[in-house]
Amino acid sequence: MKSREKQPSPKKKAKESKALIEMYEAMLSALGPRGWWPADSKLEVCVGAILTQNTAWRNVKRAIANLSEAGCLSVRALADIPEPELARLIVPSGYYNIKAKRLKNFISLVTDEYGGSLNKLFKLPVGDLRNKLLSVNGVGKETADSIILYAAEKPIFVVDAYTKRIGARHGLFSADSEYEAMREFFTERLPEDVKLYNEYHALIVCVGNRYCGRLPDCAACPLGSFLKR
DNA sequence: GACCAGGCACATC
DNA sequence: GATGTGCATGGT
Repeated sequence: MKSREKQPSPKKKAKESKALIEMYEAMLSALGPRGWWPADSKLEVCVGAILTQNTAWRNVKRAIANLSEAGCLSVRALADIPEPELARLIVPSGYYNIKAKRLKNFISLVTDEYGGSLNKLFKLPVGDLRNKLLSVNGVGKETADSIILYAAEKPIFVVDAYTKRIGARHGLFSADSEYEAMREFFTERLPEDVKLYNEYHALIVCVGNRYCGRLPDCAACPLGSFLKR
């Protein structure tokens, strides 16, 4: 046990749990279900998760469209395409050289250890799957968790920059919280449910995109009433 | 012309 | 362990 953070009282935790559900319902009723991940296949989710690293989604869409046109949205095709050519296709998503490497690293895992089958990889228990994904150079916590939740469809809560910003702003945790601490904040206060985790993260990103820091839109944020709880 | 966007690895201290 | 830096495009 390395819990440097002291545990909140059960009463406080219950209150936070209630707040999380209320925030969820506020976002859901304002924005509707997001229907994530915006992709046509599990592989496309994985590719998108890597390409969207520190990158606006609209740019990722262009890169994925290029891959699609080039017939490169299969494990086999991504394994076969030369790295420089792959890099050229994903130019619009930025960091194209490093991301081409990262895609190749991920594909190597799937081909070398799982016979090219994502489904085989996804059969691993969540913890093992997470460790396996994290062992790939270029796949960090957020990318791994996005793949686990949205491609493997296993219950893990995804934390990203918006989650941090919104969570800190609404007093859920401090702005310098670490990834695992934020992830646990949600998982310890919400029922373990793939559908809920899926929608929750998607709604946070949507709120972040639409309202966060954008005046006057910010005033219309469905989470406005939760400020300083 | 800054600043930002659904991160990550690596060097350095 | 904490902090700084490179990676790069396209929208605001």
